[in-house]
Amino acid sequence: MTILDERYDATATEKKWQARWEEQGTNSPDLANGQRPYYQLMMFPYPSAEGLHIGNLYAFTGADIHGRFQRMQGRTVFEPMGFDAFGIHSENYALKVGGHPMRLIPQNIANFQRQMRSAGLMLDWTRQLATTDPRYYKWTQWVFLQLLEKGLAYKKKAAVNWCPFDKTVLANEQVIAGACERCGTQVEQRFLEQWFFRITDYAKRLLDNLDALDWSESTKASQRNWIGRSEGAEIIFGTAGVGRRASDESLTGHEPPTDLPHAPRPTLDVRVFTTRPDTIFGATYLVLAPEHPLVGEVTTDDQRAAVNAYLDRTAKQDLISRKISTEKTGVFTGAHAINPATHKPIPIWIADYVLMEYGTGAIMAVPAHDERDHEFARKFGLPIVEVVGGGDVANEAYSGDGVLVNSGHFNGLPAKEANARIIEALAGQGAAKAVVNYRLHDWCISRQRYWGPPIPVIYCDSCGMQAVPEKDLPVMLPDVEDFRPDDTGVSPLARHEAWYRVPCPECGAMARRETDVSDTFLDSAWYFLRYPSAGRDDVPFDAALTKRWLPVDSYIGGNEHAVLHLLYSRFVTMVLHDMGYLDFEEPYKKFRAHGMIIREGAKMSKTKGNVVNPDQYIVDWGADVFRLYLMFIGPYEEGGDFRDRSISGVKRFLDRLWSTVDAVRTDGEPDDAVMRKLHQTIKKVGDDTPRLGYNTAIAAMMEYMNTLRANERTPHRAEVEPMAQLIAPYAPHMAEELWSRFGHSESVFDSGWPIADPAMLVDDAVEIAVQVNGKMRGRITLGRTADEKAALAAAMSDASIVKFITGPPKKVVFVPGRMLNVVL
RNA sequence: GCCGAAGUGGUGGAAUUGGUAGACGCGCUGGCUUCAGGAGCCAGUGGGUGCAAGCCCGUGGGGGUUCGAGUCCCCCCUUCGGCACCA
Repeated sequence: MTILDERYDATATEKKWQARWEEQGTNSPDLANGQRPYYQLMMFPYPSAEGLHIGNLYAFTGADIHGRFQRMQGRTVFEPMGFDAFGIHSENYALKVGGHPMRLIPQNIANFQRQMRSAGLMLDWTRQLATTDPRYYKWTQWVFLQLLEKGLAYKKKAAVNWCPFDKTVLANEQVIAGACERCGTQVEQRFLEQWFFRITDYAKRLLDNLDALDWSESTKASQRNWIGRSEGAEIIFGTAGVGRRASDESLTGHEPPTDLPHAPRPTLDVRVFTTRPDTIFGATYLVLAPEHPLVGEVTTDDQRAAVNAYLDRTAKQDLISRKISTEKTGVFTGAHAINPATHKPIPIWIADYVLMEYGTGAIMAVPAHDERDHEFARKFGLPIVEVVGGGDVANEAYSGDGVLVNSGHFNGLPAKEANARIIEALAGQGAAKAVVNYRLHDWCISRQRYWGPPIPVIYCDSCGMQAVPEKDLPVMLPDVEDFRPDDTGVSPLARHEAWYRVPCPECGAMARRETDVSDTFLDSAWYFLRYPSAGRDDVPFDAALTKRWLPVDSYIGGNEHAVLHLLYSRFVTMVLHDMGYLDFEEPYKKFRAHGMIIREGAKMSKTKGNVVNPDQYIVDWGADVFRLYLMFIGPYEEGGDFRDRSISGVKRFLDRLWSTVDAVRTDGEPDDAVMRKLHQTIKKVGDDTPRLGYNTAIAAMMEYMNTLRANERTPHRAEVEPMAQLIAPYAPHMAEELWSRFGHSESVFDSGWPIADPAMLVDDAVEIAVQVNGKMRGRITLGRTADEKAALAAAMSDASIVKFITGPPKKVVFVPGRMLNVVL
């Protein structure tokens, strides 16, 4: 039978099926009634002016194959798409080209939609969203109000990067080696009032829940790292002076010191955090962060000038270069504190290597056992006292294991054990408690920019800060031509009085809107909740649809969002759960990170001019070939190297599939060996596809094609027809075309998945390896059920093997169907 | 420095629990077809050695466990990605 009679025309066929899918609503599931719902999410893109990047398409294709496969397993699959269109990128681009983001973004979105349609993705375009749409950001503002109501949103002064030349706030990624990326001026830090979310309240839950999530291990590791849990103790060091602790019982039996050099003030407590309480006997000085609130109080009059000079200097430095500067700096306050273990006075220093954001903003320095303290102590001539044996602390800090020395009656204890004992002893005196610290910081959501959702808050002189009432949402972002950031350090919206002057919702008096907008990460922290309800203006998300479709079954995206986006969306989900809006607290049941595509061995970049433009490849090769090639490059979770000349391999494969179907016969019986290979291929593709083993699934299909066409045979229809289904997730257009030409009227995606018959998965005869003393010496062909005896007999009758068997076998190892090893 | 991933032919990569290393594709070589081809088809293709059957060597390096190691254990080297003064 000849069912095809022309060469495969990818362009026409792809257009035809894309139009048909759209007409018949093939990709728009019935969300209210569809059985066995499966929510396949992909990270929505930022719609840049350059159009879809190959990385986007790689991500989407892999997710699409996963979704299409699930559909062929009988699930109702929802694969939505949207646009993450707010943010500094769009704003900067608009400034650069002299356009307006409100005009540019819709063009970019239209271009992205065109590109994604041409790529043959199973996207439900009836439920798309854009974060810049007031009908969307109305609910982003609603999310903010929920956090505000729950007490999880607060305002405080915080440092930002400030370029004194451009007179503008810079994002961290705009600061290159301490300088403004635009003008090269040294960046300073400035303190502005900013909105924060109390994500640190959720640190423990965000960390603990990870264990149970089905996520890429590397992603979980990044999250754990970012949250950064440390166990340790907070220890109180009383400042020297009034001897409150002088009457306390000594840990060591030493007499309290009597000769304090500076003791001018009443006792102040300095609380420090340490993960190494076992080294407290080696704490020879304290360090406060420059921003520490006690700095002013402990500084003695004779040191005040030096301290002020130091504070000035550090305040001028930007946030980035302070972190990367290698040289330690610091200044002595003139004050001393009492080490609660040794009861000796130790000097209190100020240094910017101690960060106010972490722990208590103060540390006990143990130069013998901490690299940073060691460097500092050497530079400023502070004493280094070894308290854990095993290192050479005069030369370098020793942080390894060992036994305590110079530590009073704790001497001789292993450091790990001493840790608990010392905390206990200090706790008994009220001088310490065990604590857990996280490096996670609260989430600063304020942006002193234009292109974002206004933070829905109003300041009234008499009523104070007021939330915008829900009925007044959205707070529309005004369409103004003047949105360039300026030298005031506040949002450009602060220049538009007509916009920010509003009556107080409480008393009606003239009040002022918040002029900062929120972080784009807030837009993307809840978008997956919106998709099923996209288009609804009365609720952020419909309760019944949410119950049916969430949490997300499968989320696939890049590792560049492994930390912030995933963490923030988990946090927002937890908060909405705690407030009773959601019945789950983790948004994504399964997450997989795809790899990165490089090109001809190098990272793609505009400056190198080696960026792949998907449009051109789709025109030249067709979407099916392009999809198949992308997935064949390497393991999906690892990415790989895009090489133009390799595309022809998958193109040939699809052409061969097409011409094989063209020549198929219906008379006679299918070949048994070929049918066994078919069933093995069904099994392999069906196993590999759901675990994202796309490259090996494609290889298996290629291998089967080689079998089908070997020896110039004419394949039987039964041998070929299931190939249309196997290839469908990968090459959806050609699959539909083949399937319809085989006489089916329904979409191949509603045809189910072919079933691998277990009886067909084994071959009648198997070739097994024969080893002598573990060395490969030959191969023999045996019946499937052959036992060790038969295998040995066959081996002994093979001359090329027998010549190595020079004596009686001591032992024979037989693995049925695999190998035989004769040990002499 | 810390965390994570990975080192296999000329090349991208296979090898699911230790069991025939190099599947599949690219490239290359030879042949057929063609006016021609950056097209198609057939065969070959890890290295060394040999007329050949064959033999020896081979998964970053060195040890070990095992009848048997790319796979497991120990030490070392290299590359990539992320975090980076977090006490």
